[in-house]
Amino acid sequence: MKLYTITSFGEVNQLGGVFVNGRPLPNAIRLRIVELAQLGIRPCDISRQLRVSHGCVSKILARYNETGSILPGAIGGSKPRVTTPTVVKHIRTYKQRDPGIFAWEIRDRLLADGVCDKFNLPSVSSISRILRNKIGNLSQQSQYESGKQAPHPQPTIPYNHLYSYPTSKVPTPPGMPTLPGHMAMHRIWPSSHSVTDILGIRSITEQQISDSPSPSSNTLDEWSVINGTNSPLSKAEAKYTQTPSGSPTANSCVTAPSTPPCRPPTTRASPCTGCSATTSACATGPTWRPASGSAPSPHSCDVARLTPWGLFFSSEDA
DNA sequence: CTCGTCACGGTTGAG
DNA sequence: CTCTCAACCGTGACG
Repeated sequence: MKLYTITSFGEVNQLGGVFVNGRPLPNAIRLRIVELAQLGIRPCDISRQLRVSHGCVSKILARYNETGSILPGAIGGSKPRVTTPTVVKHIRTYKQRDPGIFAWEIRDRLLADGVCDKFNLPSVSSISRILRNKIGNLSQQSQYESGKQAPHPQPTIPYNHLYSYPTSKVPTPPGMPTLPGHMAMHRIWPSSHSVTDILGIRSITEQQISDSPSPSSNTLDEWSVINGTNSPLSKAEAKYTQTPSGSPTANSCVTAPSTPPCRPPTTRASPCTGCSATTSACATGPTWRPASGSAPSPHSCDVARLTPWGLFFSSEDA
């Protein structure tokens, strides 16, 4: 039963806070959550003060403790493909040389020959699929292959098993508290909103965080400021018409100022390597390092990427 | 009362 | 261009 109400531009939770279902909280709120926690304020009090559900506060703080980042994960998209033409070509070669080769043997050879590294090595099931779909005509080995593979101890390795990324609920596998970027963050490419949020919200956070947070401060105020304008936007407009507020500065930093309990490896690639220098800010957002070593999608660096925070001008003042 | 966890309904973006 | 799918989101409820 949904107890929150739906406004023209968002929804209001039980605490009176405004949110957009399915969308991350703005970085200003996320940052404040972390900062308040570091001031010793209990999560339950943070929840009430910022009008964010305690589950969300818990989640954000847990993520921050693990990754040192306040940024949300990347939403949407697909995993980078590992079955590149080169890989397929090598698989075909292996199959030609040894028609009876096991998929897992192919996998081992791809690794041994340096065709793939441990990050972009296709799973056994992927190799099987390639053999079946793309190289099936190579010989009449398909049936033989499938029958031969059956006894293999791990015939049904998930496609994604290479990505040490158990579930969406646990950003970091247990036992990997330091979150090695090359593994745990592998699937986590830069947030689609990170840059914009960083650039657009810094001034807000500087202004608001410095202020003593009033217990009665309305979360809507946050959203309003984040929106950067007082002119109500239609939902359709507001969604992606946030005005890029101000020029980014080199020291833009969404990460909370104090040292997190667990810093991510400093060797992690910048979320926007190769992009504008202004994006080299110290936002320790989730970083996806492409297995191929190629640069992340340009979209990841899209400074102009807009966020829907204009949505949070609720006509229904909470 | 507090907090970790999970189901849910939602959004997103690559393929 | 539209669709699919699997990632993510925050909320609310439960223990």
